[in-house]
Amino acid sequence: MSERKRFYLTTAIDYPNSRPHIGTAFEKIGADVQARYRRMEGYDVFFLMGNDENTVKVARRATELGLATKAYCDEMAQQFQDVWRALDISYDYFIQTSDPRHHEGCRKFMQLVYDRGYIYAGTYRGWYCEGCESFKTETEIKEAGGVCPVHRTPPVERSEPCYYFALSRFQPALLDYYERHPDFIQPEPRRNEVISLVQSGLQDVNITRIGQDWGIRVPFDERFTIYVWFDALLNYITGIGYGWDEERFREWWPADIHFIGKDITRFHCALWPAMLLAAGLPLPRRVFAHGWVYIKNEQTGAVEKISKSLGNVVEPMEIITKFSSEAFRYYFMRECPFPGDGEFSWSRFAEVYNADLANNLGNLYSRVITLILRHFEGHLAGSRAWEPGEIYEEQDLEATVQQVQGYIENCEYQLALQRIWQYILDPANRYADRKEPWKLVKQDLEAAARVLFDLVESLRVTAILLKPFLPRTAERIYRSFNFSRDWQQVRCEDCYVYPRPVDDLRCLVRPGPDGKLAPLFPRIEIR
RNA sequence: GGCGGCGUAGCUCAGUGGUCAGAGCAGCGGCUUCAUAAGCCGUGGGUCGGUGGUUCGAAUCCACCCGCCGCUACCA
Repeated sequence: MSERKRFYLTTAIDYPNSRPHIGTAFEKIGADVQARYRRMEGYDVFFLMGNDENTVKVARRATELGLATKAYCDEMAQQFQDVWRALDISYDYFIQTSDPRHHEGCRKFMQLVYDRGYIYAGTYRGWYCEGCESFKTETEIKEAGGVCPVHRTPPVERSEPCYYFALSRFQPALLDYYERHPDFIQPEPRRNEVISLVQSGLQDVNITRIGQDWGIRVPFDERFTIYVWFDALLNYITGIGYGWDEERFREWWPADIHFIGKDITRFHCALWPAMLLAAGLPLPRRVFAHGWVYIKNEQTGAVEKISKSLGNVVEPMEIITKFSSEAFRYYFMRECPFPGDGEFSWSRFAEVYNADLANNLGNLYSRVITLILRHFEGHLAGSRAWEPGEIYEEQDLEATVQQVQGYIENCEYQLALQRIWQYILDPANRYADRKEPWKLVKQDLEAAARVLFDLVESLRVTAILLKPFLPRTAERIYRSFNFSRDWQQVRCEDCYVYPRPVDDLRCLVRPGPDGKLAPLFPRIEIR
């Protein structure tokens, strides 16, 4: 047996000062689709997520609530994971950067980079806000009109000892890497931004803070803690064993994709690779920067940034409990292009849900199964010898499936879903209307059975292609029949290389007490 | 300020020199009733942001203008 292909993917780690919102969830769902797709296609997958806990803000928030910082972090980590589990995010490990193993990995890494001569002592001079107990950037202060944007007080110029990471020395190496790996930064606009940024010149960055209790101690100078980005980025290697299980680390590194928000592209595409180069480690293969989810205000029609102060925060749990995690996942993957920005509104949500999930997919499922149960008692006799018939004769199913796969691999999820509806489900509904099996059944039972067999075939293909997107619905559709291939073993190729059945096709579901089949997606009645 | 992107039917967008400018959703009309009042068929005259130019011919290339947006070093 040849060694199985590995696939290591990560999402950004989140600040736990507030609960995750739908924008955060968007990223995790997009990553989850990729993880599920790769597993389905035979990869050994490791999917890392986590929280970014070593910041002053987190320590301050804990103090406000009268909690020990670590206890607060653990509590928030639970809350985050509750949401991720409710959304069926299939992560393999959830890292907390307050974990001692992460601390050890960071210290080891920093010592290594220090020993290799890329970290040096210096002085940091900047604008300090007493209220925030932190430095503010020039632009932050300029935008606020010369004061701290939070406290509205003028900052004081302050200097303190620190350690710098020699980022500037990596400019040529970074540009060379971008040149030789055109797919490293995606999508394209982000790549161009990073290249122009790096071309414009890099400054060394201060990677330490002095006099803080919460955080990771600098190994070669215990007065200091490691400053956020240097620490946070390292989760991608400490999460798979760096510093505590070297064998495991070597098994998974480098990452195949880092999924991040577009706002933190530069850290992942410039600082992070430079850090790895400084440590002599391989660089990740791909960084994918997704877009933002905005809220469309139903009254004004205005598109707003998600913000607490605007009061427009939509809780993921609200969508999940009102509808389902499947509907949540579908809306964001279909309606918000992953590489670009998208919008959320309840009315749009209802529209998309009804049109695609209830009326199209769900209704097809219901009408096909009902006919098979009513006229064939759920058993299409003799069908074990049949081949899928003319339902796809007007298209090349293999080409369609491969197109969908290509879109998924490029993280163009909205295009993948669009294809599935346009090339599989819509033709199936049209085929049903053209053949009218509900009439045929009165004249030619076998002909009707053949039509229904083909319609089931389109449901089988749909279930397989939707497996990464709607894991529960896909499984429910698939397990409604006695297909020969086990659901766990199913892969995209099975769509067009028809797995030989050992038995006639049978429906395994039955109507409820009301005589009706339980709908996949009950319609949302508007008003 | 600099660099880059965008502005196409009510909504979301595809279309980058050449048949009458397209798709999905919504809307409207019809057919149908197996199905979740679902489905199918038909229906889109929208200054392709504006002006000027290149060309036999531009939504598609160039210039300028208007409007929106991104990046310009530590916010998902």
